[in-house]
Amino acid sequence: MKARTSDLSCKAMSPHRSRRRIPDATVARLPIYLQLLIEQLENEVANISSDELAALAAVNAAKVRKDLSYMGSYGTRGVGYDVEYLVYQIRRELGLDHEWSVVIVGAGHLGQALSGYGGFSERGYSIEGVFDIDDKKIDVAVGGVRVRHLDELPQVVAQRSVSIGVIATPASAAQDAADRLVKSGVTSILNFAPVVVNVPFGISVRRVDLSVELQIISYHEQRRLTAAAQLRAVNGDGSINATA
Amino acid sequence: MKARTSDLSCKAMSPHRSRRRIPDATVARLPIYLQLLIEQLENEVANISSDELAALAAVNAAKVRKDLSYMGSYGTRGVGYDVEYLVYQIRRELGLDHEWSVVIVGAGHLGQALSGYGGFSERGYSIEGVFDIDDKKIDVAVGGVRVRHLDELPQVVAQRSVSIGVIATPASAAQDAADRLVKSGVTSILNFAPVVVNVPFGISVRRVDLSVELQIISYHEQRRLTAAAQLRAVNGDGSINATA
DNA sequence: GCGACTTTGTGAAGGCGCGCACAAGCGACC
DNA sequence: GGTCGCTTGTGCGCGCCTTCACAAAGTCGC
Ligand SMILES: NC(=O)c1ccc[n+]([C@@H]2O[C@H](COP(=O)([O-])OP(=O)(O)OC[C@H]3O[C@@H](n4cnc5c(N)ncnc54)[C@H](O)[C@@H]3O)[C@@H](O)[C@H]2O)c1
Ligand SMILES: NC(=O)c1ccc[n+]([C@@H]2O[C@H](COP(=O)([O-])OP(=O)(O)OC[C@H]3O[C@@H](n4cnc5c(N)ncnc54)[C@H](O)[C@@H]3O)[C@@H](O)[C@H]2O)c1
Repeated sequence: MKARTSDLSCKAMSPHRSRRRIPDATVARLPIYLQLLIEQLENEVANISSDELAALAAVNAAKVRKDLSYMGSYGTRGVGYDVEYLVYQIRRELGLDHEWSVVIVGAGHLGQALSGYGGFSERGYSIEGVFDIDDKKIDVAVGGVRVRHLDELPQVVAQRSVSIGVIATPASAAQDAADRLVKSGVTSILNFAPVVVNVPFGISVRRVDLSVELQIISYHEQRRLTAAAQLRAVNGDGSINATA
Repeated sequence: MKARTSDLSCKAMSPHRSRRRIPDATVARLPIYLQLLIEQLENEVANISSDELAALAAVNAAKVRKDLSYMGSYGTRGVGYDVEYLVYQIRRELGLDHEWSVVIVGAGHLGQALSGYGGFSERGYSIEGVFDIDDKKIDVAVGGVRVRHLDELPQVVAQRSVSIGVIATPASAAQDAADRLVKSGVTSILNFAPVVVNVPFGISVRRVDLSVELQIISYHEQRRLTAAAQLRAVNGDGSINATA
């Protein structure tokens, strides 16, 4: 169950620094817009219409406008949106106007790939520590970060005021990792292990399960195949009609 | 735009081998149920109620029953569901009753982690090839698979009848990778690069962007912080009330 | 300054998914 | 064989999300 902050109080907030609730679906798209807008900025595009941004993100233009309108009305009718200002606004709304400290638990294949990934620091996430229990992994530097023993977790979380923890341990150790993260003071968790972890109320967990993604794909792939088989049966035979 | 097979024809299909459309939200949960049910099987639990499964998956029990009912009615009232039969049914529905061949494009950190990951073969996915363009990476074995040059992609896809491709290249090369995958005959793509790739109609793409996940987390984290700040302002000061 | 054109912001409608609540069905026990 | 208790399967209302459509509001050219 995703923790959802109960916010009856936030209906009519102060006009500036808007704090109305943004729908989950919109929050999931804002980072994509942000990415595209930053690319536009690099190409020295100063202005963009909802139609253009929609084409880049492969979504409906009205959806783009409604998404952006949740942050306030920053567009100019007849012209479009100022890219730089939009980038600023989305950044602020997503909380990217300051750095976030992150710790990773589990220094295996995935943990190492994550800790060495440049895309995180680019976006304002600072990996403050990578932790493991296997002595063979400890003190080895991966991706510019020295692996520490898990026992040092509480200390690092407290010192660096870490609020986000990533679980990259085997499934069997994920619940333990979550418990330790929570006890250390982390309030949000990104879990890559294929298990459901239980956390106290108020702590939020996002699960990213790559096997699940593949299984969703194969469901659709299988439907495609059976649909094609049925078509063949109807048409007598013949080629599967190409990507129209 | 997610490719959605137009299926007006499938409303009243043959009674056995049900092929009605399953809602996307349900398809995304079935792999999680499957995982949990397999664990139950390992613990020699032969029967399970929707309540129990719901607790394990941290979802509503009615949702579980409705999800399962899309595959047909396989439960026994007053008793629950036969775990083994349920595993069989979900497997069949997701297309996991046979192996799926997968290729990975990009043998960097992520590509190597993925190709060595045991969880995929456990679930019936067979990595048929890992491809790169960097000569330094080619012919090196990663995770039991030898890295091949990208030019060999069409050949491998055709020979092994690969239908699923994974993109683990830098963002700048992702569109090229997608084009090559499609041209080789792959019909579904799992994209880890933080870009929107364009594909012909009929090809489906799922994007997994870890940075986006972190940004969704930090949005909620930031709301939590400002909410706490407002509370402090109201209460005069004092501790942020703990996870109730 | 005015008209034509462009693009935003949003009201309203439709669709989808969630969860309640309950009838229907099954087993167990007497 | 009947009753009782338990669990499934699902109809229904509700709320969220998407999309259409259009008035409002701005720019540009003259
Ligand atoms: N490798 C992938 O591509 C991939 C893909 C999808 C999902 N996953 C999931 O990600 C997780 C990690 O995968 P991986 O391939 O990196 O595994 P791995 O075995 O390479 O690494 C796991 C690491 O966790 C450490 N560890 C074990 N118990 C621990 C504990 N209690 N506390 C802290 N650290 C502990 C181990 O020492 C090891 O270094 C797994 O749950 C896996 O299912 C991985
Ligand atoms: N490493 C991570 O943890 C992580 C996390 C999130 C997202 N990603 C994304 O995943 C992708 C891969 O990340 P990475 O860390 O493995 O990068 P990487 O630089 O380690 O590896 C990229 C690999 O792709 C190869 N490559 C480059 N151009 C290619 C082409 N045209 N065709 C085939 N191969 C090509 C390179 O030779 C290299 O081996 C990136 O898009 C990245 O943004 C990675």
